[in-house]
Amino acid sequence: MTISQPVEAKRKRALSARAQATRQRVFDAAEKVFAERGFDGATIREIATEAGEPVGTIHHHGGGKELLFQRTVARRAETLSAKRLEALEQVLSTGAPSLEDVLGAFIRPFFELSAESPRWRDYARLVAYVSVDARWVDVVKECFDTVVELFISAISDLLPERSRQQIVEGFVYSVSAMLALLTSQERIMSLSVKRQVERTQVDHLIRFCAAGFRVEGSTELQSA
Amino acid sequence: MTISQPVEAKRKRALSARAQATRQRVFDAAEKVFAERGFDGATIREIATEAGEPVGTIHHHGGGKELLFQRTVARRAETLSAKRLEALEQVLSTGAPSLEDVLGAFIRPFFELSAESPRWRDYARLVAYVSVDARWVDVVKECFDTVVELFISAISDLLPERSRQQIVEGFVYSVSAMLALLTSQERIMSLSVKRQVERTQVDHLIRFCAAGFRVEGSTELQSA
DNA sequence: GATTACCTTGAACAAACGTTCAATCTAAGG
DNA sequence: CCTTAGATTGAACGTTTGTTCAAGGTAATC
Repeated sequence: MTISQPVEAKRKRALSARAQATRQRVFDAAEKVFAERGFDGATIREIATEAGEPVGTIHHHGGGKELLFQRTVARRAETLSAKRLEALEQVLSTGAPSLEDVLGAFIRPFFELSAESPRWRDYARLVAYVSVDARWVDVVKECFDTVVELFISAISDLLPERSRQQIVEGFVYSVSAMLALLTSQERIMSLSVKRQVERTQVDHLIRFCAAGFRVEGSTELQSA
Repeated sequence: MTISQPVEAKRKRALSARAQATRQRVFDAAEKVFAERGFDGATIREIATEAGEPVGTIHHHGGGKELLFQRTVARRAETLSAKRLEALEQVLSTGAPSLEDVLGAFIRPFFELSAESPRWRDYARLVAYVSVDARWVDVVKECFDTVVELFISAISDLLPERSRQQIVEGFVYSVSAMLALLTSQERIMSLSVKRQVERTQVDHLIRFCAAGFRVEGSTELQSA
């Protein structure tokens, strides 16, 4: 039984301007609601209300709640990764980058974007949510692991005497500290000049993590 | 209008042995399910199945889903806080404790308890969940802030030149790094001899955080 | 042993959930 | 112009949700 004609792959029609605007409204709303309430706490209807669209539209553009969530996480990931990559390359091109430079190339872009738009603040909270829930490991891997691998390599080059596991551990600590600052500063510091304070905090965070990386990994920790 | 008789406060009857056992079964199940699925993802019925009790019992002992959650978080908090406090006092009594000693007094008890029982592992995941969700800040405060305040004081004494804000920031980073290790090690390290590896990891975590605290808080971060 | 307060049980309820679907509208391709 | 694939809309569906409640069981207290 030979198939006489190869099936012609259907070309997807491009989204019209209106449809594209609707889709953006849907994903912006999803981002906000998911960031506020988490995956299980969020409801399609609340997203629909936030977007000003009927419920059917959410499902149409999102492809169901779970897929909508994954797509919402993935949507901004590429922009963030590109900024991080650019910063890393610039720092590496200087010839002798410091540990602070490399960590800063990973950490600063997220804060810069968050300062630009409250939507990126929502996204930061969403990423924090995703990072704590074992159910989304694959999504996190898919979205961030390629770039993370490059940063781990760059840090390894600066600390050749450290094992990979130690580098990874330090990186995990650094990321969780970064997310803690991203998601809790508005809660902790409702006073003082925000922008300026945040810059100082980010500097401090980077120094904190760099110092942690630098401390020697001797076998035992002696008490005083 | 004088109230002739002061209302006699009703004395609550103590729980019978059977009722106490049921209550423990309920909270153990709630802990497990809440840790796995979060507040919104968990259902009373799944908790009931896990506990081997009818749904009505969960509500009776828990007082509704939200109160059950708060009580589940609070249940082990006192034990953990007591262990931390004991460790802190012992370390302070030596006269000249190191930063590692003080941080260790906060961090180690959680890992020791987690090594003893898988229920404490569940609890660690539950605390991580609670820490990331703005909705439970008050519960976290109520459960942990008294002891946290003492540790912040102890660290401040060791680093008198640091501002309170800097100490708090470093502490927040340390806690988030601790929770990251508590909740992700089983996922990251499925190989190697667990117990021994974890001891090394905890030592490394403490050294990482201590180094971060020690790094000087100068005004600007210069690039290479 | 009677009384009483609490515990246990599972059926029942209203509300809210994600999803489906048929009808209608929009606009790009021929 | 006509055709057609996709976008839009909101009502409707079947589940599952947290909670309630009345009945029956258990064990302290007098």
